[in-house]
Amino acid sequence: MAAKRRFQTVKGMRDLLPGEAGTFAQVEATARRVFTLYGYREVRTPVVEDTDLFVRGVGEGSEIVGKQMYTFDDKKGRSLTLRPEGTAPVARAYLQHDMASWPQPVKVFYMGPYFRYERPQAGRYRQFSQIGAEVIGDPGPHTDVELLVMLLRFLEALGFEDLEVGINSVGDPECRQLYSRRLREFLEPHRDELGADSRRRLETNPLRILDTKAPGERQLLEAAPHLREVLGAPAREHFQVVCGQLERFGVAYRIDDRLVRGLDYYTRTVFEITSGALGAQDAILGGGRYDGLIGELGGPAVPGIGFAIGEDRLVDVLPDSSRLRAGRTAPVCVISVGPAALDVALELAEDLRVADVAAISEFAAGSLKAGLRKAGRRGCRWVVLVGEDEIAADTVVLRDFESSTQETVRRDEFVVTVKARVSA
RNA sequence: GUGGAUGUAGCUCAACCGGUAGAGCGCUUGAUUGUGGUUCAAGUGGUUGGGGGUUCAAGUCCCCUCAUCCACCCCA
Repeated sequence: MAAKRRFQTVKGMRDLLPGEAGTFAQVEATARRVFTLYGYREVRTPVVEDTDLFVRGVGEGSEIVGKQMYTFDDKKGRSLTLRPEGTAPVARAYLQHDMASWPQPVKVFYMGPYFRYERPQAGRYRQFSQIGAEVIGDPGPHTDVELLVMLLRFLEALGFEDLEVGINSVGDPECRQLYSRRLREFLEPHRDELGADSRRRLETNPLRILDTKAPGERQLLEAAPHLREVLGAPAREHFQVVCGQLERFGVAYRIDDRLVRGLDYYTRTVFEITSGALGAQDAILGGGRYDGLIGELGGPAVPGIGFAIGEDRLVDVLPDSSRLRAGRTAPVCVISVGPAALDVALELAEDLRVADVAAISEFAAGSLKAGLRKAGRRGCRWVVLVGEDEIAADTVVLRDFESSTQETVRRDEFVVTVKARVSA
């Protein structure tokens, strides 16, 4: 009774068909170009890592580690996890390959699939693509600024305008502890006005209450102490330099007191860019400094900063100018008329490609008419026709769909002719 | 994990108060012998997501399940 089952993508995962995949490829090419301009180099880390890397790196208290990881045991009983984010793996690679012995700071970028087991929603998938970059080994604020300028440059290159980055400082661990205590003291009297989630966070991670969406809680928080008011001198100065330099470079930013990120490793500078066009999942990118992460993973006290762009969301709101035009495959279509021409058509198409002219071959056309129709539907502008007549005369017919004209050219000259027409 | 909406041909959708499915697009072919895009015509295509129940009869009502979408949550 094996019901015929239609296979489909698993929940929260999707196919990117040619049009969309092409757009993704363009976005990625732009990222490579711009990031390389800033001296970053690409790294590729495995999709699977030791589960503990994320528990230690991202933080046990984070939601990601708490409930969203694809974790499984391999055949030897090792606990492995599909990477839910990109920074911890890069930090791991930094330590594993002793990049501390490279010229500091190390600047890398990466792109690829990430996995989080969450309920799918607009702009949220269980497998999603991120484009990220990290600078490891420089504690100074100018690095933060350069990273942000690069980010904006990249978005500009994609045609985005008027993007504003939200920025904040979550301080060093000491200021954060102090602030957590203050916030807790402030909220404690209003305990019963808080939702269940926020009440729980009051104990575990008070900072996260700041980015609540509940209107009542938001109102309550307006009178709450500000994180930046309790920043220690080093963190405060760092933040001031960052803001000052951003201004100097004309980066549109907005200080957002409520901006706290969900990953435990962030310190000092944190930022994100959101888009109103995205629905509830409106963050298209986020990042920040993580001066304690490398140490947390067992390495020396090396500072770092980085960001991750949600490529799927970015593509969702991509300006039309950067969207790949759909339809067109190759400009030239080689059509064989009748079975006798198949061998020749195969050869002609290959001759074109050798000469660096993109060509698609149409072997299966039932009739010449059908072949031409297909060529048109594929978006080809030029058609090379061969049939018995052409073979006998040692010629081919070159037709231009745009002007609806055609010419007969000698077989030994057709590559040159086609190339000239196509590039004209 | 919680809530809401939806699930009919490859795609977008239709089918009144239950009477065993239809359109457009697409795809294939044809409109005389080797010439596309327009037009016209024909053809192709669905055990109405799956399972169970109520009924003489279910795409239409009820239950379960799966999936999709949206929100909470979380974050990219």
